[in-house]
Amino acid sequence: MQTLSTEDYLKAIYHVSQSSSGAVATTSIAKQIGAKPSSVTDMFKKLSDQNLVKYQKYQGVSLTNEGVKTALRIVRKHRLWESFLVSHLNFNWDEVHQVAEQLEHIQSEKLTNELERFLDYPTHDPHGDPIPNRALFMKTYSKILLTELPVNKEGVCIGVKDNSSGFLRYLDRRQIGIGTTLQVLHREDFDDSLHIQAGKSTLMITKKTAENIYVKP
Amino acid sequence: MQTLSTEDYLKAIYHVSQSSSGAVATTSIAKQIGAKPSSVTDMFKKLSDQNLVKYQKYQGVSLTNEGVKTALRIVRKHRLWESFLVSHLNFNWDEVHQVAEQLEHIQSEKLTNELERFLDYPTHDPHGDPIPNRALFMKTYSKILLTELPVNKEGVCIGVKDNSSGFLRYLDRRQIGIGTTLQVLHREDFDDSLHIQAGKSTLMITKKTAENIYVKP
DNA sequence: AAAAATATTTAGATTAAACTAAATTTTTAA
DNA sequence: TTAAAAATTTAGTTTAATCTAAATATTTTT
Ligand SMILES: [Mn+2]
Ligand SMILES: [Mn+2]
Ligand SMILES: [Mn+2]
Ligand SMILES: [Mn+2]
Repeated sequence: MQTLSTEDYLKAIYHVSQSSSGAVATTSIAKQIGAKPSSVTDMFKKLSDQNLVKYQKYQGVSLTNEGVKTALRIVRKHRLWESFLVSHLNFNWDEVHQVAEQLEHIQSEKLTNELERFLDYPTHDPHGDPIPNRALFMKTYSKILLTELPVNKEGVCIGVKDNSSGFLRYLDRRQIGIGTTLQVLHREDFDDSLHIQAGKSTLMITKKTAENIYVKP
Repeated sequence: MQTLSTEDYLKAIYHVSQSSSGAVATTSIAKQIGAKPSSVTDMFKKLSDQNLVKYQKYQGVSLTNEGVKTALRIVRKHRLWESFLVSHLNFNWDEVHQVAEQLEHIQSEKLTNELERFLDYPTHDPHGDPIPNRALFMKTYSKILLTELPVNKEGVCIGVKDNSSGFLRYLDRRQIGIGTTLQVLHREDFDDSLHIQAGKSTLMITKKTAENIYVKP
């Protein structure tokens, strides 16, 4: 049984390892967790003792099979709770993260599984991220960044890369959300900004914004 | 903002002070929390520094106004979560305590208030205990122990004193629960056991059992 | 290939929350 | 009203999780 802190580290290692290849560096976790690198080194040793990560001095860590499973169990709970907060408790998608960060540590298999049933076995959370099922398997459908969508081809927004409250509220103001139909009308060569059709309105977004929106072509 | 541990102590002090008069003794909290008396003394000092309890060496503690409010906020969350687990997640009343013990520490006013709304402002938890509302006020209706119910007078079970899983499952087996109509048919002088009508069946219960069932006459 | 910059680890300290064992105070009972 | 029992506190340790500052290793740049 893990402590709250080890669970957060495992999850952070999992997330970083998903978005980059090779071993996970001390500093990257320090940034993610908001701790000093020396603290991260301590934790790497602790996780290594528990066989949850493979650790070589100065070479970073990688999750063992057991480590991945433990991380996925936390991710599963995190995303189920986020779904619950949005679908039943009137939370907006930019408000759920902080609370799910706490709820993901509640220890009760029955609670997790009943919550999943209550939500009718959701496959994706409010940010479009896949929810591992009871067997920790998750359905990941193919997606591309909005920057990669060919001009004039329609796509549907199915997720975001940046989950920050700032970005999510910005999308709210632009009326872009999961399910919104998107189409690139024109790509500006000068600054890579995009003229897009979002639902019924046309608007301009920067490259940086487009790089954080996933679409299904 | 409190830590998980200080919250559990405050709640324990609150509960003990409810069921007995005067200051709360070190040992009583040690038993409740499952810690050594020396640890309890340490915590009493810490809570006293934060002005959550009044503490005099060797004389026990009593909650300050602020301490009562903090305790009630935890109790509110605990009972709301218990209600949710039973009403929506198929938990039995004997299974909820351990999970609510964790959930009560989640910090989010919005979560608590939205949960309360979702449950339609329940006034009592699955064990018949009153749920403090947003203003921390709780409706306590008058209740008596089954031992005090006059022979042949009908009453309705509205709560239990002992919340242990063992006792609750025993009541399940006897088909006694919140809402069950109860009537004492005969009181045995020899051992104080009771012959009762519980819903549609008649059965015999000991004094010890009757002392842990609250009824509304 | 050395120097400089960056990343990582080590050493030592701190804080919260527990513990054990010993000392002290209060309560109960002879 | 003293002696014994029970309750409580103190003193000193332990463990998890963090930190700072200094030392060391790796990577990048000249
Ligand atoms: Mn977390
Ligand atoms: Mn999410
Ligand atoms: Mn608790
Ligand atoms: Mn209860």
